[in-house]
Amino acid sequence: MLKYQHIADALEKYIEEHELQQGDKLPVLQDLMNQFGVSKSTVTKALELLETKGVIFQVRGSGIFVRRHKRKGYISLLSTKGFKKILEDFQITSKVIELDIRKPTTEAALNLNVGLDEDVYYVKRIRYIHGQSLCLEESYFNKSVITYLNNEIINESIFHYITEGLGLNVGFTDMFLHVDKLTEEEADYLGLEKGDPKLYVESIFHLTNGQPFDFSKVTYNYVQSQFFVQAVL
Amino acid sequence: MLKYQHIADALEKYIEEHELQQGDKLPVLQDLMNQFGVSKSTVTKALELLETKGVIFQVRGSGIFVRRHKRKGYISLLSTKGFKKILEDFQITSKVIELDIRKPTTEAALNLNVGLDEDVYYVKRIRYIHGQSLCLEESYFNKSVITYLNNEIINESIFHYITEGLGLNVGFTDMFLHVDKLTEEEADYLGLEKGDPKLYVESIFHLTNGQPFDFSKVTYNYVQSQFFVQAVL
DNA sequence: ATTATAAATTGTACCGGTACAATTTATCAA
DNA sequence: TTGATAAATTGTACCGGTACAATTTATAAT
Repeated sequence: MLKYQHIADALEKYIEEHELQQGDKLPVLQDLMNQFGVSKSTVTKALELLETKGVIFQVRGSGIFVRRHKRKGYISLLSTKGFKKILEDFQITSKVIELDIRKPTTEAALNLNVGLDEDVYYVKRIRYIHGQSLCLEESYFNKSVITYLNNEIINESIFHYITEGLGLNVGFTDMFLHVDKLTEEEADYLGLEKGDPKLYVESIFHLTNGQPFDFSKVTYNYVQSQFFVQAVL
Repeated sequence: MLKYQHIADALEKYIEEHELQQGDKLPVLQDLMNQFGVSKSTVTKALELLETKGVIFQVRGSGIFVRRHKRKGYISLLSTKGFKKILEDFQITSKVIELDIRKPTTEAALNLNVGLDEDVYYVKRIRYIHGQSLCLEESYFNKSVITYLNNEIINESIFHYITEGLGLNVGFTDMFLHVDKLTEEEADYLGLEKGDPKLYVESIFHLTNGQPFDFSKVTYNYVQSQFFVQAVL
């Protein structure tokens, strides 16, 4: 058995058995080296594996933390090319339907890890690709992280604003996908029929330090929903 | 700019610009070290990145090869947990509807990289999860690789048979997903209504040396289609 | 020619090290 | 207490090396 594989397995097992939660700290690199009696690069390789699998995230100067979502029964995938970049490849335009500051829904509060009485930015918009309706999107931004938003910023690039304008570092994202039927309202927005297929995606975006800042729910037009997956068995 | 990042970018750019195809050989590690004037581990790191992104695959003792599918406009994802393993987590049963040796369709021949007159195994089956219909699956196996198949093997685990029984090494898999509406025939098999949503998945399974051996088309019941994606921006 | 065996090629695992960047903690000044 | 500054902590990039496993190529034997 490979050493790095063994270490990765052991750590994953440890996380499960001790029911560690998102953000819990694991032993530092040096400790892991001693504990397993291997060199730094071997531990690093094990950690890289776990990071790719989405089991942990590492913060330079701070430590190694558990990444663990609560939902069960989901097939685990990894997006290799940033969604941001993917969308940039196409010609995406968007129309903002709503933009205001409000209290989050319990669902949004839970996923953003904020209180129900805290202010968040709410954005509802339709996105178009080559003029065709691509999706209907609702986003909640943690106002204590994204301190200011306006229509212009949203129509440019929110992520560009977050990284360049606010100087924040975007890290990992958890996404939950499922296929379902369009409601009447969704169908209206997308110009389809009620009951037609949709791809529904919930995303939770985090900074590199693990802080969630954006919870979004997106309903995709099925005609546009094409994915390519590279599976590693 | 990080060295390994630069190398990865340069190689990816090279592949695109020179329109290299699936299976084309890249310079060996030693050459890349010299060419970029870096150590072995730096090149290795760049290659790991590209392998994770699905741009290349490496074969020990043989070389570094291009992995490049022809289809455009697909969003790229990576399955972190093997699909095999995922399915093992649930209680999956299956009923074989058809199993025979036949000539491949042009589509299957193309994806399996075999001639139209070569024999392939064709398997059609329904899979159930906890007794509920999960999906309708059609598979084509390259008979020159998978030399023998029968009902029993299929009902056990094909992948177990391939790795243990035949001693083959399963490598990477390309998968193409999209959302669509069920045809009447599919709806019948899955016990749903015509026009209901479906998740349609085409997969091409390869050995570690890049040889494709299984082309399969799967229509998933939308009620069961839940995915979790870890995005890295 | 065919087949077995040996040698060369080529990627992978792992070590131990240096330098450094980001974060956290300790320290000091106002 | 607050805020700035320095020091310690901790992960990341990169080097150069050894050993080895899988594959391919060369060589010898039949």
